[in-house]
Amino acid sequence: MSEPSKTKRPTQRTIAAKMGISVGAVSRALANDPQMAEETRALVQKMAKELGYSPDRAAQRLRTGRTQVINLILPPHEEILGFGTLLIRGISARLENTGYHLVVLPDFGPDKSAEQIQRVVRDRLADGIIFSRTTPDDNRIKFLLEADFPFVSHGRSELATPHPFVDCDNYAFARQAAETLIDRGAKRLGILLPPERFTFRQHLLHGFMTAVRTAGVDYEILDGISLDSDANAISANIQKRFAAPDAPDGLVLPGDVSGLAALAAIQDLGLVPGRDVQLVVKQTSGVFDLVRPKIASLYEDLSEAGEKLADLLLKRIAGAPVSELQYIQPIAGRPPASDTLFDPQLRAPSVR
Amino acid sequence: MSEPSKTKRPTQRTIAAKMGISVGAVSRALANDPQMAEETRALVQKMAKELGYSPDRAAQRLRTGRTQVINLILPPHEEILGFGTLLIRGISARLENTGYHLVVLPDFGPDKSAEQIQRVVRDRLADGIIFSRTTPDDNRIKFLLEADFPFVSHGRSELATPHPFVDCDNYAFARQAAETLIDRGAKRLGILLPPERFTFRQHLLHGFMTAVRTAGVDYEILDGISLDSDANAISANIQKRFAAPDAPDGLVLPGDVSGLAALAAIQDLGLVPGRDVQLVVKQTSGVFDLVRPKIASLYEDLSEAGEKLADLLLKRIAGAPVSELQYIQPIAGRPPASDTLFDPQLRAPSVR
DNA sequence: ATAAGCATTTATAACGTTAAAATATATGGG
DNA sequence: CCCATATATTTTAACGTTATAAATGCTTAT
Repeated sequence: MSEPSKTKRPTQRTIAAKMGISVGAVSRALANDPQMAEETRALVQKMAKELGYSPDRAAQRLRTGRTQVINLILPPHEEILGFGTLLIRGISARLENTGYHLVVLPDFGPDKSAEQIQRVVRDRLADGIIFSRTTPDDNRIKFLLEADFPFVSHGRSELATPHPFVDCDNYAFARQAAETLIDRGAKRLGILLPPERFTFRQHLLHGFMTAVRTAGVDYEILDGISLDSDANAISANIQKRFAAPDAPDGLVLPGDVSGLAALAAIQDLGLVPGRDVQLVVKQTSGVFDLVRPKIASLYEDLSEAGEKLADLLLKRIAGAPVSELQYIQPIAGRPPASDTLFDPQLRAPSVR
Repeated sequence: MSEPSKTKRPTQRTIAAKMGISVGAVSRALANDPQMAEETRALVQKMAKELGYSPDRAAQRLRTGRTQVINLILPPHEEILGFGTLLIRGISARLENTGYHLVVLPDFGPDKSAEQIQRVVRDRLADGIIFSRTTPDDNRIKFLLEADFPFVSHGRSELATPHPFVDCDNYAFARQAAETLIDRGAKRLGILLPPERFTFRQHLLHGFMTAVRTAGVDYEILDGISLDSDANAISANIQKRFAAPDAPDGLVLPGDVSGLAALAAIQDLGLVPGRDVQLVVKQTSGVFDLVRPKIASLYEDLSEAGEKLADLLLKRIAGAPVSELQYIQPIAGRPPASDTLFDPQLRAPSVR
């Protein structure tokens, strides 16, 4: 039983003993309770820093009921392209130095996801929840509103009660995309939409239809596939469509994967993108800057979305009114500034 | 003070009271302590299920010191293509139903990352750690070994003390890739490598050199860029290289982004991939199945890597010897079976 | 001088769990 | 019939924190 080096980590008791005051006093001093003499507070805080004290999360949590945890329900959607990572990065960035931790829960389908949320609320597993793939009549949102549990959804619902959300301006995207196609001379536009149940399907459709109706061009909604379909299914479907008469000469593709799949399909048919068919994609990743031929694209900045989601959630937890907690993110024409990389040798040319 | 509906969640005390036994008995019955009468155990467990009891994590953690948390240090690397997501998905899948939660910590550079790990160990923020971007002399590994704290690294070190890891067989990849290029008639091979400090650079180089030496062909290591370089930097560098004399006619590209960047560069030069230059990439995402012209590719299954990482970590926490906790993941020729999607309407053709 | 008032601090209890020690009950041997 | 030995359960204490009530000391007004 010789554990000489294992200096056990300091607690409030350690500080209290060292200073000859009570544990309660330490607790309040650290909490900056104005009831406490300014001097004592400073002294305790100094000592705490000296000893490298950090509060025990478990004890705090047990006592106060606050978990200091934010839950992210990670969408199951197999976006080939780092959907999750970017969002997570954004959330983490905002959570940095707040004392909050990000716990990722995988989402195994809509029903399972609801269950999980109930567990989180019931067992107080977190102080707030972030999730995506929102539907107009989202059960999760209804449940969370009812339970008065802090959350921010990525995407809007259409419930009567307003709720906090961050959503990309899909209306603007679809409209701009369609207008771009029309400008380039397309006579019959096609659009690929998300599955019926998602709210943003309506937004996309609305934006698309606005542009189409204004210009008076033909249009169609790609049938038999959705944004969630497997890439191969999308490719196959599009190939089939373009082999049939009256194929569109302009496509709106609101996702990286579907964009790639469509592009591949068109190329495989021997058609020339930009001549035979125009494409506009919504990308979150920057792939289309690296794919040839170059395709018109608009950006959804998921990293910023993540930051915003976390930001609004923290504000919600702090008690801000819902009216201040709704954010529609503008679509960007250019990619967000790329993240810092960690290859200093290459970044800063060696001086030697 | 009327909170009629808010049935507070049941604790062991609730169960104990209801059954007329002591709290301690409940605790041990739930833990399936063989000291406890079989009958009591069954009864308690039944009652617990009936009441919907679930243990308070904070209390357990405070009492036992076990956090039931796994930390993932999320690499800062701006892989455009879902590095993080796939890994996270794999880890989550393995952690499902184990009672462990996954907490994601962003990594803001190598030094910061070491700090974070120290905090985790010192403040017992988790029961185990997973991280990547391993170096031969990795300080984090040295520290964790020293502290005897459970971890699994993604990638190997070259330390004398063996440690748990999951690593992709980069030697095999580079060798197979180079051999493929040689088979296709390439006379001068180029390879893009990760920054010097990473262990897997050596593995890639070794595999590459083995193939090159055996075949006796020319080779070069792309200079001035690394796998971590910005996509634009890679494109620019490769364009410059191919404008100069004795350019390679075969390239090994061990990453999705670099593969795309190289492909774009070559196409922008007016060269024809597959005729003027052969490429073999290592992809983690499946993008290259959707990019034209088709490029030879090998797969690294990050989702499986994540599962394996979590699996080994759990075993390590349970006390398994290190010798059983090292896994070199074979490179795959075909993409891993794609994940389940959640668009049932499209998956199972409607019966109506 | 005494009581009331205020500022500061301490003491107590509790959050829900579990590990260890103590107790009660039953079983078997002498 | 009593002691020893299992077996099953209860009691006690603690993990580190914080909210509340109680106590202390000190000033000020009466």
